[in-house]
Amino acid sequence: MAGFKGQAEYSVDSKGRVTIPAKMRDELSPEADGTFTVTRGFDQCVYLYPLDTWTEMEENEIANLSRYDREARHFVRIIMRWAEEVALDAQGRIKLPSPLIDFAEIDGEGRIIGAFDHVEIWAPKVFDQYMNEQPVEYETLAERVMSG
Amino acid sequence: MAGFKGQAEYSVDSKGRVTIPAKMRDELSPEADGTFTVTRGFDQCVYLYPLDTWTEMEENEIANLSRYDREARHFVRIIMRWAEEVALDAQGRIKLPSPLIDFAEIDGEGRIIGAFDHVEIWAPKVFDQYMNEQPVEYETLAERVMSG
DNA sequence: GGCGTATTCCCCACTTTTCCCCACGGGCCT
DNA sequence: AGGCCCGTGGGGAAAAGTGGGGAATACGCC
Repeated sequence: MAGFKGQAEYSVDSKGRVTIPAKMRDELSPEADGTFTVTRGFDQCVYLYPLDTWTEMEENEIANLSRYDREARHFVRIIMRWAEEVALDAQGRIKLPSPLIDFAEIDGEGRIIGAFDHVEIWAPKVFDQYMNEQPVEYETLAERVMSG
Repeated sequence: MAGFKGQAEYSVDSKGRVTIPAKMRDELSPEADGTFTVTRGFDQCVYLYPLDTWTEMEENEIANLSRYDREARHFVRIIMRWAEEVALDAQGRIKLPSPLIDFAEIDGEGRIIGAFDHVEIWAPKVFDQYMNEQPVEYETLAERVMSG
C-alpha cells in the first residue's frame, strides 16, 4: 500500500465535519474499516491514522510503557486524551472532535495534507505561519535528514 | 481490544454520580461486567480500571509483593485502602466514593480522560494545574519516551 | 429492642447532542 | 453533451447526559 500524499483545502462546517479527499480514502486498507483515529499532532495540527495503523502503534509502543514512570504516564495522558476514533460517513467525511478543532484553531477551513503514514489537518493560517518559521530550507533539510 | 481514549467534562452531582462517556463504556469487555475498580490515582486524580484488568493486576503485581518489605507493605496499604468496586447504573454512571472525591478535590465538575488501560477523573482545576507544571513539552517528551 | 434518621440504590422523565439519511450543485471524464 | 463521482449543506430520528423522587436498606440513638 502506498503512502498518503497530496494536499487540499476543504471546508469544516459548523458540525465539525470535513471531507477526506477521495484519493486519501482510497489508501485505506479494508482492515481500517473506513475508520481513522484522530489525535493531537506534533506541532499545532490534527493527525489522522488509519485504524489498523493506530492499533499497531498502541500495541507495540504505548502498551509497553510503564505505568509507574512519571514521564511515560504524562505522555500517555496527552496522546490518549486527544485521541478518538472517527468513522467516515456515507459522504466520505469525518467529524472532528471539538477539543481538537480548538487546539488546532481550525475555523471554517482546513488544509489537509498527506504525510505518508498519516494525514494531517491544519488551519491554513497556522500552517502558513509554521512554514515561514522553519529556519532550514528544503534542500539543506534533505541533506541532514537523509544522510544521517 | 483498543485502549481508552478521549476526554470529556461531565457533571458530578451532589450524590457523587458521574456519567462515563459512552465511548469508554463500549471499551469494557464482557468480563468486566459493567464494573470498574476505582482507586486513588498517581497524581491527584481518581483511576478507574475495568474489573478484569484490575483483577489481573492484583494477581500479577500486587500478589507478588513481599509481606516482609516495609515499603511494599506501605504501598499495598495505600492502593487497597482507596480501592472500591463500582458498577455502572442503567444510565451509564458510577458513584464515586466520597473519600476519593475529597482526595481529588472534585466539586461539581469532573474531567474524564481515557489513558489506555484505565480512565482518569480529575477536578478540572487540578488537571490544568498539573498540565502547566509539567516542564517538558509534548514533542520533546515523545522523543524521550519513545526512543528509550 | 424499637424507633427515627440518614444513606443508598433504582427508576423515571427531560433536555441536549449526535448520528444518519437525504438532497443539491459543480466539475471531470467519457 | 451526458453521466458519474465528489464536495457541501441541512433536517429528523435516536442516543447520550442530567436531574430529581421514592422505596428499600443500614445506622445510630433513645
